[in-house]
Amino acid sequence: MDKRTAPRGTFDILPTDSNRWLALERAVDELCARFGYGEIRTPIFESTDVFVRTIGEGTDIVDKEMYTFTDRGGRSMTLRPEFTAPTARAALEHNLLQNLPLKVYYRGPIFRYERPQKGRYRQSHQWGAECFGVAGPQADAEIIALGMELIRRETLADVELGINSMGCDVCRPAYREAVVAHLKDNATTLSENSRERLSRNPLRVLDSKDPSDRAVIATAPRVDSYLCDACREHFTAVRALLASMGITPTVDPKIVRGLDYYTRTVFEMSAGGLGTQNALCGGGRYDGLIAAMGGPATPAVGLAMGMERLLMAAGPRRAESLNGRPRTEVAFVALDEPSARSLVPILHAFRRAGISADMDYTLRKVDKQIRAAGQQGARVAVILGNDELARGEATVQDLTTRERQRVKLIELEHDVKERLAR
RNA sequence: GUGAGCGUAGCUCAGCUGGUUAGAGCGCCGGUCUGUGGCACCGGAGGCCGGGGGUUCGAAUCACCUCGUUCACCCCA
Repeated sequence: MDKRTAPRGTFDILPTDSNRWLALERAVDELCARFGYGEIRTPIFESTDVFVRTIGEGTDIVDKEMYTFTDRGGRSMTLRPEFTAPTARAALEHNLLQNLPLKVYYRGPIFRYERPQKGRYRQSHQWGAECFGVAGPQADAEIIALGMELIRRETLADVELGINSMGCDVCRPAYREAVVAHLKDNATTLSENSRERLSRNPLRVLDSKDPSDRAVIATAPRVDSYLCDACREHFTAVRALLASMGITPTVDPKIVRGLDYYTRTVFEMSAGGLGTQNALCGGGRYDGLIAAMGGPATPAVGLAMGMERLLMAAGPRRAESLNGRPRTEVAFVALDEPSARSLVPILHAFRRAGISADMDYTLRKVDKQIRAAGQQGARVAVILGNDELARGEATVQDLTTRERQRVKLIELEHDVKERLAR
């Protein structure tokens, strides 16, 4: 077929659906503001190394999922596959970290070159929040609470919150070594994939769903027995704070997260009904990232949530059946060309007065026009034909009661406003 | 990147083991009602049957290739 289609793994959001997106975006804006986070907008593409250096080689994102291209100046650029690295880059570039704590949120499209399936696209949308400069567990708890609250407001689905601690620079190396040793002892039973990962990113083997891997993982050393006192205390405190807000996470040692920059707290929120891609939200603490990017040592926590998946988990909302057009309060109906001409300035005056009003310029039959007006949720129709025009009047019909009345054009706006106020 | 299922009107789908001009429901447009809505009845527009070459007298239908899509693996939002 020669018909043009949206690129693979992308989709159009049509007027019939965009209402839901708009509502979700407003909810995100409103909730983040309530939690004290200000919006940050970064470019949709960055220098490739912004992602490679932060997300880390050996991760799927960097190794095979990035939309990378060379610009006309010969620079390597990449469409953002996530928001944390660009946000950190922007914070550093504009010296935002001199005034801590810094709390920012974002929303928008991200790009990953993957085979599409349920809940996974090449262009998808995320919102998320980052809190820089707070080492204490309150920040972890706040970020998690923010995510849970947004989900609670938007969906009725049961959401599971899994949480884990990955330790810090002090304790993670020992744990990592123990894991590597264990995996090497069992290397023969590991999947090919995991064996390869053993040298590059061993902790992620713990995440594997491969059955034979699972057996090895089950007997692997657990993080909690390797955490240093500070990390242990932090982890306990985060959970206690969550509990005080009525949030009870499940401790899940399998959560290690795919990206290199996480330290201490990592978490995931998942929901049913999403197929196998059931992660709604993921995040954690990344105390080392800013320093690794050349900035001042700055603790940070963040989360990212997939908006498509959130909408999926929320299920279909009641259809507004307005054909994807915004609700019109007042419909202007012209019966002929002269009437239409006289209605234009009146329509404009209504709009300037803050009333959503529309007119069917096709001048089709009255009954069709009125029917369409009703479908768009109009409460009042203002009808004008040569009869009315000659007398300087309009017929005003209340579309709920069907009652009709002649009104002087001079009093029209006042009359209609009164009707709408009822 | 791998595997499986599916591609017929705007949407949801019929079209049996290949047989002339391709169907329904919903939606859309129009009429019955020279100027007044949601009902009813009648009519109409809209399809390179995803694309390509094959087999055949003949393909929407069969085999192959390709593209797209869906789901799963991998991994993640």
